[in-house]
Amino acid sequence: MSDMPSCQFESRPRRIVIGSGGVQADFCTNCSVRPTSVCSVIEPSDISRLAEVAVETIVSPGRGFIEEGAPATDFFNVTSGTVKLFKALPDGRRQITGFAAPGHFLGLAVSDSYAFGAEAIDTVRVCRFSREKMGELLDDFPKLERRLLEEASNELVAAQNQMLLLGRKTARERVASFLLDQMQAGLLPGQPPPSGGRLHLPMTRGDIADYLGLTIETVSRTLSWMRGQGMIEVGKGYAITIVSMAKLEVLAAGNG
Amino acid sequence: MSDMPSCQFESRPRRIVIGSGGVQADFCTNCSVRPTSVCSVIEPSDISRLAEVAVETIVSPGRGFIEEGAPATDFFNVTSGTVKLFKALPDGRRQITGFAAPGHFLGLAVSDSYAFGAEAIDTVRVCRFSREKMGELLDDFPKLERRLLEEASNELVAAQNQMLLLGRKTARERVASFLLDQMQAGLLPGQPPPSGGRLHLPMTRGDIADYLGLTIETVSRTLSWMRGQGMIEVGKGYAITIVSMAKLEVLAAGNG
DNA sequence: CGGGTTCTTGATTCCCATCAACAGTAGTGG
DNA sequence: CCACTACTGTTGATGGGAATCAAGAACCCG
Repeated sequence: MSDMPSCQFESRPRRIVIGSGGVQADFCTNCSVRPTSVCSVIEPSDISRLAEVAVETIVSPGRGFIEEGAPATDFFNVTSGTVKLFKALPDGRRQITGFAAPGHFLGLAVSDSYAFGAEAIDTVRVCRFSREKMGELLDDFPKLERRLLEEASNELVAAQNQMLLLGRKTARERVASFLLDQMQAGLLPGQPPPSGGRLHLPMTRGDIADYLGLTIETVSRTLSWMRGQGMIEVGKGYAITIVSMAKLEVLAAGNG
Repeated sequence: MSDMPSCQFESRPRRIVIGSGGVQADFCTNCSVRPTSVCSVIEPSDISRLAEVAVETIVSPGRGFIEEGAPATDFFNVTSGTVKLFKALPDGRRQITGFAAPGHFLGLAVSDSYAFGAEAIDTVRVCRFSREKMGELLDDFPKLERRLLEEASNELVAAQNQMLLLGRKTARERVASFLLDQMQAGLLPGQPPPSGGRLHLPMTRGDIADYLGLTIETVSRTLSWMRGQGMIEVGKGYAITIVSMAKLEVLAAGNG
């Protein structure tokens, strides 16, 4: 967790769609996250409208692409990789408010400036929409608005769960909840089914700590303790295997 | 904080609107929170549509009217009083996720069941809409949907701030942030301007503790310490006067 | 194989929770 | 009006869980 580098895009726009001729009409049609993202509500016949305003951008690991407090110019849709979203205090303390996986929509905010920062964990691809053009889309496709409301509601529920975790759970309960959430998240997006209880967490211990309101050391100790209890196995790199989901669930539900 | 009583409404529907004849057309028109609530986006000419589906309900202090996990049948709009929203763990630990003041819309959730509980702090009046009828309104008034998205976005920002508070701030920083937020909230809703730094907090120390992820004792001690520092004055009942906003702001920004 | 980052483990500290006692405050009924 | 009770808030003493400080170990990548 070195100081965050400049928060510019490492913007390699791979595909700036040009005319309306439908040259790139398959850009969105063939997008891997379309079925699960907000874009799914746009009819195939209108998909070119979407492709016209979307710009694909690649962000390399560790690079920030949204700076907290900066003017909110764009919306984003994650198409691959994992993003961490965070807020920070002046002295450097950092709280990760969430991880955004493929399909996740970023940038919902009424304000003119971003309320949080965003940084790529691994190599991330995002679809970028200018705020202005997004507004036009919303005017033309009411379904899109409803879908965004749905998205926001789900995030709100997640945020409330996280508040309960941060305010009232012990370190063990937090880590257990986190592992179970990650397990759950791994199931959804049509990914290769995570056979057994095998998890591949893209984020570091530091990220987990900043997400759970703990320190790196406490996260590490807690994982070691869980290993000792036969709840999990800690592999090399970022691999963790859940051995006893039941034990973790007891912990996560609130038994220190 | 005794055990929560049965979460039924103490439902005294004062006004069940009957026909479409506009008998009660002024019900919503004259509503005191209409200018600041989601209802403001409905044109005066369509206001009867709103009045038809709204049922006013009074909830007495300490009474719960949304039970976490119960089937989500209704939406609510707070018209007077203050509501606490919370989530709980099986063993009773409780996290208040927010306080809802007049104008606040409650019940946003995609799920079929409420993700949080709600309880009246003082005497509360709410407008109740059935989920079903709300859906019809959304279909007919796209503006309403956009307004709800706005509302949800704002709540999301507040939730992220609260996560930072709960995960990374010290007790003193939390209480300072809370007092400043309450000050801010008191300014908005066309209320009588809170002259000087005088606050009238409707919630108990226990509620504040459950909101800030602290204990009653720590909240009390911290307020006493702030009094000793000349930051605030603690009056009888629920009155607190902010003497030095500047000192509180330094604290809230992150200097333990 | 180095050099740097990340992770683990141990020793110690400290902030806040817990336990406990008491003081206000409010509501009730004699 | 004044006990009487119940609740809420304040303050003190003590303890514990996680942070901090510190040192290696493991891992990654060129």
